[in-house]
Amino acid sequence: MKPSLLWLRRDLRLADHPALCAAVEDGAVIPVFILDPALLEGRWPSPNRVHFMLESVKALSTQLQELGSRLVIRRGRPADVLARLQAESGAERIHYQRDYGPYARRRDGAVGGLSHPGQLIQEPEAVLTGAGQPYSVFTPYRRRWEQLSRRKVLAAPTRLQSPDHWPSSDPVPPSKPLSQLLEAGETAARRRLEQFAQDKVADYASRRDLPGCPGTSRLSQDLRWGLLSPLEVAERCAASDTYVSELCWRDFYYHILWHHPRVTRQAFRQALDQVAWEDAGEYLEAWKDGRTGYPIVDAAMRELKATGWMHNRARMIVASFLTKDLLIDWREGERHFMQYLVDGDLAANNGGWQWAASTGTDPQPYFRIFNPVLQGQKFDPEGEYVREWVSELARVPRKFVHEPHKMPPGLQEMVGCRIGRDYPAPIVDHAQARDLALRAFERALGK
DNA sequence: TGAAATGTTGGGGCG
DNA sequence: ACGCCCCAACATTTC
Repeated sequence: MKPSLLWLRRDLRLADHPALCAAVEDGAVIPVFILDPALLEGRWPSPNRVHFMLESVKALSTQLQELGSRLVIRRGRPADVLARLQAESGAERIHYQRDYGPYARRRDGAVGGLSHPGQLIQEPEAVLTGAGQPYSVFTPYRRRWEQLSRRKVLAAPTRLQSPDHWPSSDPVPPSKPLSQLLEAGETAARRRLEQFAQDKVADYASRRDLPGCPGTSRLSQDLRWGLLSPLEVAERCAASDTYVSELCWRDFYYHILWHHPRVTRQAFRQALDQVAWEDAGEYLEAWKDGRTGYPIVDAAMRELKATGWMHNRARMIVASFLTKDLLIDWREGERHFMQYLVDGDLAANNGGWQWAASTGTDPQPYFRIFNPVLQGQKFDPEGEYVREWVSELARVPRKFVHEPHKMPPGLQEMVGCRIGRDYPAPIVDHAQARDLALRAFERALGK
């Protein structure tokens, strides 16, 4: 009997995996992972994501061996690699989990094969208005999304049937991350899911916005790499509407990307591609390095480099700061995030950046500009987050921790934080920058 | 899933 | 006691 190929990409798990279950039903299965140079060295290169992915591939390979199977690893163009594997093994069918970005659509179109759900809770074709059109505003989208029925969560198979002959496998190449990452692989991800669902989901709504608190799910990289199925996560965490809403945002941005692939290059609201962004110079570097003189911004940017992850509230704050205070093109921020984020995902990252830049789907008015000092005082009232990541500010009292440049000189001396030497003065004045941003957006909109 | 500016109200100090 | 001013607290409007 002919085996079928199970082409694994960003679905590095066994639980709730429709493509895997379909392949198992077919008979013998050859699981394949392809090292695709177009992804490894393409538009969004990232040592952090490559490392996390390869570690997850190794973990999956071990899991498959425990089920009496293997993972075949090959490097090359997916269409070529799969055609060769079909010729070598006599496999006919190729099963994989559907993917939604422009490159993935071209790649999968060239391969043919059978696509299965699993990356999203709802497919783009399922969430449409009464007139059969895709939504472009989140709130009505979510209302519809909630009403829809869902497929059943699938158990992990207990055994995989092997082919008569195993095709050869390339070794997993060495990789080195830029940051200190969480443990990869499905087992570690499920541990995180259990911890969140048992201990943290009840307080999610009240704690998720505090970057100094471990109140978020910390599952973003697991959803990004398909170590967890979002459907299973949603059912496990159904007690929190707020968290389910975040998963809905995730579906929403994938659907936007599917229906409007041009957002990877252009503003969703096209008039806002006329904003006269500043040239990305020294200010962009200061933002990336976390030396803007705004503690909450700097803490977040340093957290990103150190861990390959950033708290969601902090992502909004630094994105508002880059696009509104520095008036730098959101695409520069998008690229920097994609370089470091272990959960970096085209759909969610692009959606988030366009939201923050006010160029995106939601009717976020362009004049909604975060004040980094107020955001810090509101969401990091004790300054714990700031002190964790900006050690220069460790001894600055609470009153000044989000505006250390307002410390009197004597106090600066006393706490060992002299502004301009130990920690920078603000690189722009927020009130002035806000005015400039408002005018730049007004001009783009012809007002 | 803002923030600043402006308007309104009400209590208290004070002439 | 009364009117005036100040200002905090809150609401509304504007960017």
